[in-house]
Amino acid sequence: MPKVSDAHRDARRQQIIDAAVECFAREGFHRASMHDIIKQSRLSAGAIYGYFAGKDAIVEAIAEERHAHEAALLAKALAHEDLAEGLRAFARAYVEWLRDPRERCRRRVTVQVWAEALRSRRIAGIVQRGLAQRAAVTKAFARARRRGRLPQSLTPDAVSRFLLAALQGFILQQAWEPAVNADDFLAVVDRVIEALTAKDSPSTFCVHPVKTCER
Amino acid sequence: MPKVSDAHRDARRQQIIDAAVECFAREGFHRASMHDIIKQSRLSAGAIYGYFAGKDAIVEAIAEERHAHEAALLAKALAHEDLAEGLRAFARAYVEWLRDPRERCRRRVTVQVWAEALRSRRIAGIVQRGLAQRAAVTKAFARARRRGRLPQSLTPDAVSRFLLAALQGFILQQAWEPAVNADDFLAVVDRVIEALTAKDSPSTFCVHPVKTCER
Amino acid sequence: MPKVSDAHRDARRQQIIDAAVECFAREGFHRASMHDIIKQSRLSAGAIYGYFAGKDAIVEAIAEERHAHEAALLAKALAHEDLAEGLRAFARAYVEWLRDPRERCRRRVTVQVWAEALRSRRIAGIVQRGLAQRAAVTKAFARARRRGRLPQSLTPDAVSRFLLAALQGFILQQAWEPAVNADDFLAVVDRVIEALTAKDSPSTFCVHPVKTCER
Amino acid sequence: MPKVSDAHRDARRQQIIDAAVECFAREGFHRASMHDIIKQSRLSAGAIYGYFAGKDAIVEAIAEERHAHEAALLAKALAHEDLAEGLRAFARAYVEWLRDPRERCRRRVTVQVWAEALRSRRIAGIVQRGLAQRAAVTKAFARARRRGRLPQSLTPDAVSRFLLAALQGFILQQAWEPAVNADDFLAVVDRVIEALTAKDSPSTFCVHPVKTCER
DNA sequence: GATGAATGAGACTTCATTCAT
DNA sequence: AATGAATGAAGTCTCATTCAT
Repeated sequence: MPKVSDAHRDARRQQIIDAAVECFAREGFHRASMHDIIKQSRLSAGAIYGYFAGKDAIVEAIAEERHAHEAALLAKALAHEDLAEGLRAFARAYVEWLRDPRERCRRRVTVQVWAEALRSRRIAGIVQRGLAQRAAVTKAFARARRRGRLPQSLTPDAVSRFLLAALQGFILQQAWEPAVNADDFLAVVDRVIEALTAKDSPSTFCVHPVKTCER
Repeated sequence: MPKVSDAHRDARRQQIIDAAVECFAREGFHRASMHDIIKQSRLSAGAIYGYFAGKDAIVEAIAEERHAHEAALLAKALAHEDLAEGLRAFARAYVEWLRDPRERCRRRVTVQVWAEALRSRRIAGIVQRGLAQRAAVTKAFARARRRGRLPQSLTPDAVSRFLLAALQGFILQQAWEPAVNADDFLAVVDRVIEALTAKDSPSTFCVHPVKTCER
Repeated sequence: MPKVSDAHRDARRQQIIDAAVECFAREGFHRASMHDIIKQSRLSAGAIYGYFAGKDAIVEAIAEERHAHEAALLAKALAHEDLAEGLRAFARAYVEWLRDPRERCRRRVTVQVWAEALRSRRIAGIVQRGLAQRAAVTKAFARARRRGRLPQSLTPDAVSRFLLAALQGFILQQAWEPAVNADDFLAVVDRVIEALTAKDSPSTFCVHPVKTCER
Repeated sequence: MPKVSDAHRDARRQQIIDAAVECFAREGFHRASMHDIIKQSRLSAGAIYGYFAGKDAIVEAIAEERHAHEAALLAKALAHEDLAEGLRAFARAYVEWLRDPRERCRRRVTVQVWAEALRSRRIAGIVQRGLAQRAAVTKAFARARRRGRLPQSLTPDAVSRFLLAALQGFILQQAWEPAVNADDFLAVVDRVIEALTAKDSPSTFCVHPVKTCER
């Protein structure tokens, strides 16, 4: 019979996660000590261990949170009728999210989660599940290709991978240099999405479009 | 064993770096202990500290090595007459480099260097110097734009940033999933470079599509 | 074991200090390892670092303890109406204190604190504050001199310095040779104090011996 | 068949000792590393170990050097016809020696040798041999007492011990505070030696000389 | 349920000394 | 005889986690 309500438990949990994000962003996952998180969260050591099995469990929770948010954004994007439109909307929403000052910290933690995914099976799993969402985009591109809206020379998988890579690289750059101009970046993203999904790309089968026209 | 040759010193240094890369790739920078590196390098603790001031200094050296290599690749790319051609060559060389099985480890360490750059001024500095090389690409795009080879709606800075981001994201994905198909990815990169630098963009974003066709 | 009482904390602190004194006396400050102190105190490494910032902080605490005790002894001495009487009482109390078998260890540590004062600003500070108490004795001698109870040829500062030096030298000798006869030493101290504060010094150094005798 | 002359060996030895004194004075015996001494002496590690068995052997040599010098000073003092005169001369010569700026370092090392004597049998032995020279002074005081030149209430041993203690304490104070006025201190020493060796000390058998006179 | 003092394995690093050259 | 690179034991301290209160 829990003395506290579930709402109270969730609030405490969030309090810990928020404190951890702050600490991880400031010092890095490994440099930040549980003691730091304890102080930042204004809870006690024992209390935290009542909510999380350990330090790793906290990063995992942070990774999960991120994963959930991304999934939601992507689901909205794929609901769009037009693929290009949907992707542009996704990129826009994603970057908008990153712009939120409260997410500044989280962005830095994301990069660390990426690094941790290389050594922790659990975190790797969470990240993999995040990446798996790309499959939906790949499928959409495959459909588009069948409709002649994607050059035959490109595989749907590589295209979705490329777009995801660009977004991930942008997160990285923003983590290092928070002042980076997101609008200019989005303009390029738009242009690229457009180029990749153009109906009759004159360059699909032709490396030198100008020459081609001249003939 | 007094006053060994510079070559011997360099070899030892490399021996340590290689051992560290192996360990960092396997366990992560923070999980890998100096003891691990000592064992892996088949040297003694004291010997290592004769070459590096500490664990941090080793990652810094690894970051520097990478930075030097990237700079060399980029310099070659920019020497090309044609920007698009040069960039494609760069992407190809870069990905080729990553493909080298001996670089598999290094790739994983790169991701960790990125994370460390968020907390170590020194490493941040090295990464920043690496990023600064992008300026050369930006300049090249600016020149291209003046010659009408880049849509006016895109800033040269954002374009070079976008391409870098895509490569960085690809490194990340490769670190997580070594089997990723690099050729398919390169095809997309080629297509995007082409689209961004095409003289006559058929896109609706292109200011004079009709004129172009009329030629 | 949360929020223990202050008394408990003080007891733990003392427990650590006592263990350290034992170890430092036995092996010397630098030869005694934290591991030794940990074993001797029957606490854990972490526990000790919860009370002291490090090994240096422990010596500092020991030095402070000594300083506090000396200050108390001296304050009592200076409360005496008669300076000579007070000093004799001080010397007696001081030597009595040293005689305490429980202080045998501490005496040895004192010598090491003196040596450490030459390299640690912190310890030098504590020792300096201890030495500064001599000023009170110097003042008392200055008053005595104005009343003709100290040869004009001697400066009050040098006289108090001399007496302190003799006591310090005695501590040193006792540290090396615990069996040294303290009573005989005290007899000499008494005689010297008397000679230095005698109203009518028969010495050739005394400026007005005849006058005095004429009274 | 040594390649180098004995004079060369002695010079090298002294070079090492001088370097060690400098390092020990600056950092303390334990904080100073062999590396420091190697750099300071401008020799190589191997070279130093050709002259000394180890770090301890160097301190021992330093202690021996000091011991030899003190023995010489004391021998001169005891050659004096008059004990008091001889002691004063000794104190003067001793303090003069300390005043030598080149000895500033050595003074600091002396204090450390005292501390080391508490843990090293070898160093303790050297220090003990130094202290044993006091026996000659004690004997001289015993002779003086038989001639009525020392109060019967004082033991010759305690008197010589007291004077030595005062000198040792002075060395300590000078080590902490190099600017201390040595002349004023010597005046007190003179006065005390005089008082202790006065022919007919009126206070020998009387604790309260003033009262006594008043009767 | 909450607290935070205590634990102790293990981290990084130093340094006296050796010995191949 | 001299060099100094190499050794590796041992040092100090941290920190994730537990559990008596």
